Amino acid sequence: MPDFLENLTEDQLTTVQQTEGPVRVIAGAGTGKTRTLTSRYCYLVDTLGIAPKNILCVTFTNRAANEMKFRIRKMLGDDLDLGFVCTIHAFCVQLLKEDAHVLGFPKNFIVLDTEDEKNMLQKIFEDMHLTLRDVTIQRTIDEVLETMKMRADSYIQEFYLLDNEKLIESFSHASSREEEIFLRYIYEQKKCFGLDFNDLINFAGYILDHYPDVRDKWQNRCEYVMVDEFQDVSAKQYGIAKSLSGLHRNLFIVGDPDQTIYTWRGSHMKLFLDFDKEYKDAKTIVLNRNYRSVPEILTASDELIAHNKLKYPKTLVAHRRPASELAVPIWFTDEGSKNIPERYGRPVWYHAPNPKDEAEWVAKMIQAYITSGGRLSDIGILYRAHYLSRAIEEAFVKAKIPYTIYSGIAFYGRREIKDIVCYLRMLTQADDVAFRRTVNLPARKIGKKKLEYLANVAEKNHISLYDALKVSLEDTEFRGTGAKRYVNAIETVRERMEKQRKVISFAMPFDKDHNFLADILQQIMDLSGYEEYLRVQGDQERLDNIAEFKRSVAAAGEDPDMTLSEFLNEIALFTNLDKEEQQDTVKLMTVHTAKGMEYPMVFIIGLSEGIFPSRKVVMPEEMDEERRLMYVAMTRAKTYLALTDSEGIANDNLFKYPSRFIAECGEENIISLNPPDKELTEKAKQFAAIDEERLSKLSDLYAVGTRVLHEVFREGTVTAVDVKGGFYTIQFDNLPTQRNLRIAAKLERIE
DNA sequence: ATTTTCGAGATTTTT
DNA sequence: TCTCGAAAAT
Repeated sequence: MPDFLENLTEDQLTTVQQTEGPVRVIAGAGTGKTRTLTSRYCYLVDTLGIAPKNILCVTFTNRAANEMKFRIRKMLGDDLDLGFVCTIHAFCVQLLKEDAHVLGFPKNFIVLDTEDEKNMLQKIFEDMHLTLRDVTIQRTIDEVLETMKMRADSYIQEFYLLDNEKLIESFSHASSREEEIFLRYIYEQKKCFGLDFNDLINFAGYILDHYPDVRDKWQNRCEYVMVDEFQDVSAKQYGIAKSLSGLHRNLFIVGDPDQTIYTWRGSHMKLFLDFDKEYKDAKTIVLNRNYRSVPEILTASDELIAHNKLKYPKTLVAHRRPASELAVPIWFTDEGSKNIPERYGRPVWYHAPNPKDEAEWVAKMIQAYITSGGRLSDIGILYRAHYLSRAIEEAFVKAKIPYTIYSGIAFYGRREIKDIVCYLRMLTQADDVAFRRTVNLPARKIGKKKLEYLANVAEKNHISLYDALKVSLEDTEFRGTGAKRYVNAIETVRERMEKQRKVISFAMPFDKDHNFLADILQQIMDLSGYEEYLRVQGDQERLDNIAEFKRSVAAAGEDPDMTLSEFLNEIALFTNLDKEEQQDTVKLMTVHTAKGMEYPMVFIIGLSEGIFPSRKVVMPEEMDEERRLMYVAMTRAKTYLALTDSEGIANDNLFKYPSRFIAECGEENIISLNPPDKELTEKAKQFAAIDEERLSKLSDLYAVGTRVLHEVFREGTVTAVDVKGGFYTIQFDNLPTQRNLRIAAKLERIE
């Protein structure tokens, strides 16, 4: 038996590996969730001989999927094709690629990311003569779409399957401005066959629900379905899992209710907790032996999470020896405090006078840790929001500590990759999204006005923006612009592609020295002037990214059968090029990103009221979620854990106080290295107490998104809660406009 | 007149 | 880093 399964009893191991039918594993932090899934997977493949293509194993992030693959390959061999070990979104893309044609969707649809969405919306606002501000005053753009798509279960039928003419017509009788934005958004999506992240799930679910043939096919294929991080699964994703496992009924779910941190994306703990109600014959295993953290850290985090109202009762049992037995007390820089050995192991709290000092302290501690023989890659720095990393970065640059930012850079920094991909897309489908992105990059003097002009031409003739530009090239508007060069670049490369395709299809042996894809890429980068533009900007990091991208293109081009559009399909999913995992650097990331990771030494920074917990918390459930988030952050630490906060980011006096979460860990469980003065401590206590009282008063309220029943207006959805004003805004299903109702109104919750 | 550039101000969390 | 508005450049 592989030694990594020592955390399971014989019985549990048997259940984990061999049970047929529904199984739920409730596994706390650090108890070996991934290992559990891996062991089942390996058993299925190795012992039972199930083909990997018949096992669907969905995880939450690409990173988790990769780690899983890595572990499985280590057990079963490198060359194993692990078909469906992936994110639910990646799976849905696969499903849609094979079967979206039943909805009249082409195989080469585009996956729109947040940035694309934003661009499209901006365009829509222009069409509607709205400024961004008009809309965002009431709600952010994201929310408009999220709530629209979440509420409108039937939007696929109603809007997507509607023909374009009818859709355009519907703009004018939309019931609200949001509705109109939504309709126009759908229209834009249809024009370029773009699906956003919501759509991937919604469409896959829709097809499985409405097309029995397709459902049968996938049900047959999915002999075993496993879902990781189930506590973060939304109702719709659950629906897909249920549907896929409908025939063989081998649904195996793993999760930890205390780590639910994605309710804002539609997940709910209840789905996980009520699994045994949905499946009466479900087996439940509870794993509570923690292999990751020292008991001191577990004690503090357990005490913290105990403050939550909704909680699955379980306490983690520490497997590791106390940290106080460790030889090196790294937190203490002055001699005096080294003489209290029994306290060494506890998490520490450093209260700094300002963010700069906070960051410098972190840097100092890291240096001390390195001096005592630690490694940079042991260290993780966690924060609530991206912008908090700035102070740390500055301190690290000064102290010459190498670091890697996880999501921040990965998210924003792959902009140049997207630019290039859009250039490539101009060669295949020339959709409007790609056009808008590339046409003025590098600057070609084609700005807002000229785009508007093109949009008009396009609208009139029912053609794409790119075709509109081609038609209008000789117009006076485009004299003195780079439009010709742009069109030329694209057309030239297209022609060459055409020729090459012919050559390839007639040529017998494939010419190894001739990498089709790499050629195309190089040509478009040269002719469009994009590469030169980057070089002139002198941005080395971007050029490096491009170089990396070129390499992956060249690798894909090794396969002679790979066409450009197929390649584009492939990379839609793998935009975050994951590599250089084991670089020796300090890792910086948000707590959300940190989920599933572990580090010997963890710093949680920016622990001030208003930041963590976020100032945006209004409702009690939201505060619970913040606390779970803090819990996730703390349980990433194996041996050393430091909490830091600072005074002084003061545009709001909210920001001055140390987070209540520090106090909630229990005074005796935390060592305070530099406690704030009495006055501040007292004020912080008061502040937290007042806020807690406010929250407890609100605990009977309905959160945004709750479905409610009213005596007169019947069913509706809460769309906003104005706590200060004391009323709800509710969209009732049978009323055209929203209503404001007093909080005292008689409402009932419905499911 | 339009596009580009530059500086100030602001930021939840992600597939 | 990103976004927005205003000044500078075409």
